[in-house]
Amino acid sequence: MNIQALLVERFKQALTELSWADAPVPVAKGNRPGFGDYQFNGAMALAKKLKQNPRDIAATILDAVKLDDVAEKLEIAGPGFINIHLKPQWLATQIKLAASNERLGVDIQSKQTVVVDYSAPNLAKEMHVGHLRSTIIGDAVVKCLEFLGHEVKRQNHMGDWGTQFGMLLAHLQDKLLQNEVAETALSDLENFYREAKVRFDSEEGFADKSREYVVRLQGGDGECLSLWQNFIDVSISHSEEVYEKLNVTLTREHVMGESAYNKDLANVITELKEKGISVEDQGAQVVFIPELADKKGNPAVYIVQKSGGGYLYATTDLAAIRYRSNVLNANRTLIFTDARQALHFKQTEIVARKAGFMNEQEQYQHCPFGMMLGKDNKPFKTRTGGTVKLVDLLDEAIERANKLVLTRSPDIEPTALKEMSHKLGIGAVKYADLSKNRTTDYVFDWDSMLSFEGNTAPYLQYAYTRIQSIFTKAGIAKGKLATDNELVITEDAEKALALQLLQLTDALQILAKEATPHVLCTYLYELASIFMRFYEACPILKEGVSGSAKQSRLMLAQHTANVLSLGLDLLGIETMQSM
RNA sequence: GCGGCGUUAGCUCAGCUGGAUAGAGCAAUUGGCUUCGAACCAAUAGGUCGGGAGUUCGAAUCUCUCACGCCGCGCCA
Repeated sequence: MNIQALLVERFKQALTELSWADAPVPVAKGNRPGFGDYQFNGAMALAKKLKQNPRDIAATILDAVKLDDVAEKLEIAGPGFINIHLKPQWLATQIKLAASNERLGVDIQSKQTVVVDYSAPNLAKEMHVGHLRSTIIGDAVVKCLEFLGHEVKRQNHMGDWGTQFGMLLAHLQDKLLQNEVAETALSDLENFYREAKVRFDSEEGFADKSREYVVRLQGGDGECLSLWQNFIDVSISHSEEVYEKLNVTLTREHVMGESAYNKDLANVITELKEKGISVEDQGAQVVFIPELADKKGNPAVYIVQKSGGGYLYATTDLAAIRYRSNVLNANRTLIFTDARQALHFKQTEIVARKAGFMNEQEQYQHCPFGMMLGKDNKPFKTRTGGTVKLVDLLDEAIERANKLVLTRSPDIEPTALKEMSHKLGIGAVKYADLSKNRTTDYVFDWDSMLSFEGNTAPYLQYAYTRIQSIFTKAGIAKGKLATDNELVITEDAEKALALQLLQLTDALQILAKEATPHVLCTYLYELASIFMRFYEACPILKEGVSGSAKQSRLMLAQHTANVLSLGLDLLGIETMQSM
């Protein structure tokens, strides 16, 4: 159910009957109390075009539009707005339909195969805060797309290849020769990397040995490959631990690292050469891109093969496009990386399209995000200026939540405390990020995300548990409320809640199109606020509430809980029965 | 130099298919618990939507320009 789409459809019909079929159909949500739940704003522009009085045009449209079933009142206001007041009973009917539907009334979209490339940590090191945004924003978008009926192919484009591995493998080899177990040696990747780097910089012969390992690795040497595989396996399991802690759906099976494309890189170059797209320049293979030329006409340069014959990430990304198009049959690809790579992906798309590496109608959508800043508006770092390990950040969130829970309920059971701290802490970190516009930098601030007030995860989690307690109090088991009772809407607060509940589809559709989870966050926050207002104004279990009002309000409450639960689940945030 | 992104309340952020009086939260002030959960609600105060120009009946939203900030621009990813 999408109210706005329905209204657009009805107005389009009316405009067509009036032979204004090509006129735009601007239907917007009402922005002011008393000015309708929705408004049609097309009369003014049409009047301008036809050189007529806008209020007359509005009156004509109002006569032609068929909304008797959904609207109780249509009125012309101001210069020619048509304000639409929806029928409470129609809203009630829609709520009942949605409440008795396992998808909560959200329609399935026409199915696409969507490749989503996200998280993509570098396996040479541990995941740090820089990977947080890609991981959780990507995962929220993935879950939303799946809910809307799409076939999603998660692709974790991990950094598992490159010259740095020579040094790491040489160091690992030495450790294994000293009878250390790989898992133990690699238990702290940061330390391991640092040790290897120190040896590389200062130890006689180690740098040469490292370079030799790179050559052997690239040459497919069996011993080196198994050493590499060993390293990668351990490193991936580190990432898996973080994913699990983060409540993110990525697993080992979604790993499609850079190395997976190695065998295709030469083919990519060959094809680019054959098609005359890349040319040799200063010893390297480059693609000149006139579309991105500067004002003097100098084309942008995109290097696909180094002068020494080596490949770059551009080559790998082109190979990935071929794989996703040809093997995964992608209709659409979403890539979540930081905004600094915007130019690279723009160029990659242009080159890939010229080379025919993807179908013309295939969508290729780079979804950039801004940096995570500290409270001082500088990149988020440790006190000493180092990068913050993601596990440390998450553990701190859980620890802070733990303290907070203890101050509020000192007598809580240890197991409950542990569970709650985890859900609150992780939820707070994720929501603080997800609720902000993806594209800009954002300020990471423990105090505001864990103050648990305002637009935060705990507020939403609280709203959910508060509803659960209504049902506990009413003696109704979870999900056991009958949905075939009559639903009557009389109070303003009831109507406002019903309307908000029916706008879930809009939020999800925008999220799916723009890959912007903050739209869903805003929706859920507004829903929770509207519910709190409703609950304040409309008693449910108190003395003197009529049977029908009680049943109706319980149904609204139940559906609110279901929508909150679904929405939070799509964002990867857990709920609880009490808190 | 060229290009991308950004600049909205003291702070953190929404709003940008052009629509009526620009919204939240935090912080500030005030009111509401002999409990349907106060991690809540209600109210007050807080704005040259970076500056300027243009398009338009109408601009935070579109165009141009300037300022400031961040980022990127041939062999890192």
